[in-house]
Formats: sequence, C-alpha cells, structure tokens
Amino acid sequence: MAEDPRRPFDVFSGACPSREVLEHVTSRWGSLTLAALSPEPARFGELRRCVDGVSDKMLSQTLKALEADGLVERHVQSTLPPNVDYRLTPNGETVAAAVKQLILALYAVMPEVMESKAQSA
Amino acid sequence: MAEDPRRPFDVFSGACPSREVLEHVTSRWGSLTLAALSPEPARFGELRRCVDGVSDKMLSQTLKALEADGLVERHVQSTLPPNVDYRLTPNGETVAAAVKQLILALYAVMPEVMESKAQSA
DNA sequence: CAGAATCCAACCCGATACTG
DNA sequence: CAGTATCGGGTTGGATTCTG
Repeated sequence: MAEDPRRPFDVFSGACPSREVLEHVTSRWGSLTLAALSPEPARFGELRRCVDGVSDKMLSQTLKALEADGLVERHVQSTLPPNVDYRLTPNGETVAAAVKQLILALYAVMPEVMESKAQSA
Repeated sequence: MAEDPRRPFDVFSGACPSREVLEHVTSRWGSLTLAALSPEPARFGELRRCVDGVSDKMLSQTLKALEADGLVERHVQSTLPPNVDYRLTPNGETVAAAVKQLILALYAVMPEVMESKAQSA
C-alpha cells in the first residue's frame, strides 16, 4: 500500500487513530458482533446466543467499544423486564457491510483452505 | 444457527473451521499483514517496517498461521544473505482484497468516528 | 537478513456471583 | 432480561539473545 499524502489516515502507522478502530472492529468478538447486527438490530440476549462462545462480559465490553466509536447505538426502553436493543449507526452499517463481505470472501476460499490445513498437519 | 447443507460454513458457530480462519485473518497483526502483502510480495524486513509495532516473533507467528491456511506462500532463495519473500496465494488475494476494502470503509467513517470518541470522552 | 528460542510481565477473558 | 464486579488462570506478545 503506497503512501498518499491526501489520505490522512493510515492503519499501518501505530499512532494513527484508525489503528485503534481497526483493532476494535477486528477484535475477537468485534467483527462477529458487527455482522450479527446487520441489517437487523438485536437485543443483548440475541447477540449472546448468535455469537457462539462470547461471554456476557466480553459482549458488553465489545459493544461499549463499538458504541464509543459511534458504530453502534444502544436503545433503552425502561419497561419491565428491561428492553434494550443495539443497532448499527449509518457508519456502523458501512463498516459492517465490509465485514460481511470479508466473511463471504472467507467462505469462498474455505474449501481450499481446509485442504491446505489438512496437508500441513 | 442451524446447519445448512448448501452453506457449509458459519463463522457464528464456534465449532466451524471458518471461525478459526477468521480469527487468523482478523488477529491483531493478521489483517495488516495481509493488506501489506497486496498486491506486491514483500520480504520479512519490509513487512516488519511496514506494519508499525509488530515484533519479529509476532510477524513470524502471524505469517505461519496464514501460510498454514494457504493464504500466504513463503519463497526462499538460499543465497547469502538469505533472500526470503512472502506472497499471497490466489486465495490470499481474495481475502486481502476484502480486508483492504474494510480498511477503506474505515477511512471513510474515521472523521465522524473521531468526533464520537471526542464526545464520549 | 531472516528467523528461533527463552523468559516473563501484562492483559485478556471466562467463571462466578450479584444487582435492578 | 440486561447487565456489573471481582477474581484468577491462561494466553498473548514484547524484549532479548542467539544462529545460519
């Protein structure tokens, strides 16, 4: 990737703010959470069930990071029982769409990837 | 998520092989390494300099994981000094292209993301 | 230059228990 | 249901040293 002085962000630089956001998006649960929220909002429990393996703590933590980045919005209705859902902001949709494309690209290559792994083992 | 024989892979399932590959690709240094290798092959030292902050150990470890997945190829020329370069396989190019699109999506939203972060602080 | 090996601190993250 | 608080083990991963 060539340097472009007109493009103010560069994930390859450790000091660039975009690096931190990339790490949120590509964190262990970040990409799955974003993908799970697109295109439909989801409640906390739905997300936990959808994203297999995530704990309450990590899901909460992941959602907070994405919320602070302005990619996810938290909607609270103070009913009983409490009704909270999470939805993507427009920016979140932009990023989630790219994440889903990455997952689709992965699916496309998985058959051959599994052959590679079988041989290297 | 139910099994669908027509779509054999599902990253949301913790047991699916695609989950592991996704974690390699979205690991701390995985996405940056893939992006740095597209479209030009690169040598070890070039990568280490390009991917700001990565250590020898982690770069080596990341490259090995991607190589075992069949996304990266290691080319050795036993000269002196040793000349080794890493290049993407066709499958690696497919995935790297998606990673680069994700990074571009990130750049597009970064200005507003930074505003969000400033306000939440 | 391209890595392997070792050591060890930091923190990630899961389990558990608890709250409104 | 939707989380928070605390604890502790296990892994991550950086620094350093060494080799071909």
